[in-house]
Amino acid sequence: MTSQPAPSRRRDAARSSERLLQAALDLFAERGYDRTTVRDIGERAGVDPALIARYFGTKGGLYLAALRVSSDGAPDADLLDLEHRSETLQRLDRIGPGPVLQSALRPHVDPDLQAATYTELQGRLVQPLQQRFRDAGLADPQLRAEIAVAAFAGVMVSRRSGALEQLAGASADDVLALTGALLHGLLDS
Amino acid sequence: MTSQPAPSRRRDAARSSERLLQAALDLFAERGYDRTTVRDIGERAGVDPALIARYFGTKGGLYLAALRVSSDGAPDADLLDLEHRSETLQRLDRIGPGPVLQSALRPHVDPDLQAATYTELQGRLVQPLQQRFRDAGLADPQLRAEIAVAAFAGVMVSRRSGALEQLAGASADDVLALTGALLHGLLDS
DNA sequence: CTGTGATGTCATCACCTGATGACGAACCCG
DNA sequence: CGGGTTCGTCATCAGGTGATGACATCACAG
Repeated sequence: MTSQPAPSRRRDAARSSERLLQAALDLFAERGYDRTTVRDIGERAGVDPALIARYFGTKGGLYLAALRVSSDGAPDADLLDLEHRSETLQRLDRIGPGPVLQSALRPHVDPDLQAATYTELQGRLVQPLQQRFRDAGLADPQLRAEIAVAAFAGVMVSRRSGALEQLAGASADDVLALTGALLHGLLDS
Repeated sequence: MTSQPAPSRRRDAARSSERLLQAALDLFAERGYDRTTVRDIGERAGVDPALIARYFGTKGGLYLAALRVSSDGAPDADLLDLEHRSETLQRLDRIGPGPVLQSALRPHVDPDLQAATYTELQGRLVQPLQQRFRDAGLADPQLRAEIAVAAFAGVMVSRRSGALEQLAGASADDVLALTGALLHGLLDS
């Protein structure tokens, strides 16, 4: 049995770090890593921002933890496959176009953060698409895959940031269908 | 006749402000507005950053000036049209995916900057595409246009930032062809 | 030559950011 | 009831940012 000491809800490290992590996921998705301050995170979490240092070391550490969460249990996704794309979209609507997709557009300054992020990006999104294009006998499979990922990231990031008028409010189904049409364009040589 | 006093090349306000503007265009395109500091701009321009205040007022003013330059003489562009897309790509390779495209992904914090940018974005890129989709009798023409612009912006920003391996080094012709295939996917219902 | 305005240089300000450590309070154990 | 550990709060630091104004230097008109 896992001991359940009924953590009395007044001082609870697990709860605090959880709230910080969730707030970080939200804010990173909305504003991106740079524009999010540790004070913002603390405020949204209702937790003193100094605790970020205690539980995650640095802001970068919190980012890496968020990266782990957002990729935890997320399978490789072939964005040209309807099922995969649908699951990915649902994930993104739930936890935001987390750290991974954003770094496809603008890489991190910190090499460690970018390296960790890039691994996820490459392995989970670029690779499956590359394989798909290669199987289809198309030229430049990796370039096609990268373009597809960059385009998909553009749509998802814009959708969350609210930069464009209708995209932010569009239904998940519409976005699913239209990004499908978009990406399938890359299958026509 | 415009008097040409042969500005003796030692103290030349026009030259200084020009260099600042060009440096700003480069850096905004590479790193984005937020990650670019006025000291960076001054250093690349070889000009004291304090002159930014003199000639442009604030960093935001310099941004607006850069926005004017990068849209000056840039016609409305239907990205589904090969010629238009080619010209737009050439522009972007020359002066970077300036302020306009970046704001399609992540809006500015400053309302003034975002408003000015959004006007350009909407009028020059979204509108023509919207018309095109409407003429084709497709549903949700504006949403389609916004998705197209977000996707295009994603590709262009990523290309310049070097976040993805091959995209940064790909030839303009390849990118032209593949973004074409990509965007034309949106013409299939 | 002189002085007046334009241009460039520099020090400095106020603010924000991430990070740190001291301190107090709550919890749990015996 | 103690005593040690965990947890939360707060003040503060160092570094960087955009902005500002005083000052020095040059150009050019008179």
